[in-house]
Amino acid sequence: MDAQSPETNPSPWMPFESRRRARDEKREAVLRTAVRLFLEQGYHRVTLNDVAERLNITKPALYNYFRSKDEILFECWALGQEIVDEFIAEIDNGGGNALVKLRKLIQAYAEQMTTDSGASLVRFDARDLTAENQKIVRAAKKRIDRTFRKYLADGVADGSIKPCDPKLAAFAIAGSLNWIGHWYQRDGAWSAEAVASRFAAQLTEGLAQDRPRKRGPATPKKSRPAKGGRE
Amino acid sequence: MDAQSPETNPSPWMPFESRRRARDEKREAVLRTAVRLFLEQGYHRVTLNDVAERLNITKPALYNYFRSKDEILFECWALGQEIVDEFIAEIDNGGGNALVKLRKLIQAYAEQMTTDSGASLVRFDARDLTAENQKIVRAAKKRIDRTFRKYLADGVADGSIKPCDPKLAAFAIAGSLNWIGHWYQRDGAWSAEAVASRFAAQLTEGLAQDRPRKRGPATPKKSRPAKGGRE
DNA sequence: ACTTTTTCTTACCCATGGGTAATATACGGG
DNA sequence: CCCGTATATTACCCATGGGTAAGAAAAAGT
Repeated sequence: MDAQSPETNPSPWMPFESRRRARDEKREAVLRTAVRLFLEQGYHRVTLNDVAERLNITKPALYNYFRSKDEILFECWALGQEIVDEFIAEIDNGGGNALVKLRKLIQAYAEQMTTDSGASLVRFDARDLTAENQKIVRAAKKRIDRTFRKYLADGVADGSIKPCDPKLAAFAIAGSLNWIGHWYQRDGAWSAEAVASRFAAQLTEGLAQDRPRKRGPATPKKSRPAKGGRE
Repeated sequence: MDAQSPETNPSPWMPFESRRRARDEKREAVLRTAVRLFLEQGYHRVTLNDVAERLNITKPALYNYFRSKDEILFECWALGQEIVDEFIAEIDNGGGNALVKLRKLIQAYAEQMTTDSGASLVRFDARDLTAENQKIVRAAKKRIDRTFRKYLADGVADGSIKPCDPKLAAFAIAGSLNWIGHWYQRDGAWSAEAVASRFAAQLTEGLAQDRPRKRGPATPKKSRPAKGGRE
C-alpha cells in the first residue's frame, strides 16, 4: 500500500513489502482453510495437522503465524465479525426509517450467514476461546443484539413497526437468521440473495404496520415492498 | 433371569424389580447430570471424571450403565427427542386446521427448547456420535422438519396460511425456536410458557391469512412482557 | 454363614494432539 | 559469495482423557 519511489530506489521497500504481503496472504490462507475445516468437521475434530496438511505444510509451520489453535479459531471468527460490524455501521448511518433499516440489516445479516465467515459466527463455540477473547465475542454479540433491538424499538416508536417486545422479537429474528448458518449450502436451490430477501420480507411481514387496521396509532407511510428489499 | 416359583415367595420378583428400577434411576441420574454438564460447558470440555464426580462416584462406575461417552451423549439427546415425538404425534392426531396445528407445534416446541433435554436437541453436535446414531438423529430432525413443512403446505392449501414457500418458512420458524435453546435461562424474566405463546403468536402473525377479518392471530393466554404489550 | 452376582474403586494403559526445540532450507541484502 | 532473517521440517515432549483390568465392597440368593 506504500508508494514506491521509482527513481531513487527502484524499490527498496518492495521486497520487504511483498514479503509482508506474502506473509499476510499465507496467514489468510491458513484462516480460510481452518474455517472451512472447522465448519465441516467441528473445531475439536480438526487437528492442526489436518489444517497444515491441507495447506501442504506441517503443523509447526502454523506457529509462524499463530500462537495457538484457539487463536486461529478466534481470528476466523473475527474475520466474519468484521464484515458484520461494517454493514451495521453502514446501515446505521444510512437512510430510511426503523423498519427499512431493520430490513436492510436482516438482508445483510442473512447473506453473511450463507458464507463461511458468517456461519462461523454462530457455529463456533465461544467457550473454546480464552477468557479475554470470549469477552470480545460476547461484546460483539451484544452489539448485534442491541442493533436489532434498537431498530425494533425505534420502529415501534415511530409507528413503522407494530407494538412488540423488542427483546423477544430480536431473539426471534436473530434465531431465524443464525439458523441459516446451519442449513444453507451453496449448491442448493436458493441463492444467498434470494434467501436473504425472502427472509427480510417474511420476518418483517408480521411486524410491519403496513395498513391501519382498526386503530392506526401512527402514520402508515410505507407501502408494501413485497420482495427484493434492496435499497 | 430364571423364573422363580411364584407361590412359595410372596413377591419373588419384587427385589428383582426394585433392583432394576434402582438401576434405571441411577442411569437416568447419570443422564441428567451429563446433559446439564454438557450444556453448561460443552461436550468436549466435560470429562467423564467430571460427570462421575458430580454423582459422587468414579469414572469406571459409569461404564456399568453406558458403553462410551458418546453413548451417554446420544441417550441425553434421545431423552429430549422422545418428548418431541410425543407431542408431534399428539398434535398431529388432534384437531384444528393447519394454522392451528402449526401454532400448537410452535408452542410445544418452544416450551421444549426451554428445558435441558430440549436444548440438547439443538446444542449438541451430532458429529460427536457414531455413524449409526448420527443417522438416527438425522432421521429425527427430518421428521420435525417434515411436520413443520406439512402444516405450512396444508395451511397454504386450505387457505389458513398465506402463500409462502414451506421449506423456507419452516427454516425461519425452526431457527427462531431452536435459538431459544441458546439464550433462554430459567431465572430470566420470562416463563417458558410466556416465551412460547409469544413466539407462537409472533411467528404466525406474518403468515396468517387474516382476510376474513377475524381477530388478530393468536390470543395469548398469558404474557408478562416487560413493557406493556398490546395483546 | 457362604456363595454368587452386581456394583464400584484403585490403578493402570495408551492413543491423541497441542505445543516446543533443534535444525535445515529458501531468500533478500551487501 | 556469504550472511542474516524468515520460514519450514523433523523429532520430540507430555498433559489429557477415554477406556480397561483386577479386585474390593455391597447386595441378593440359598
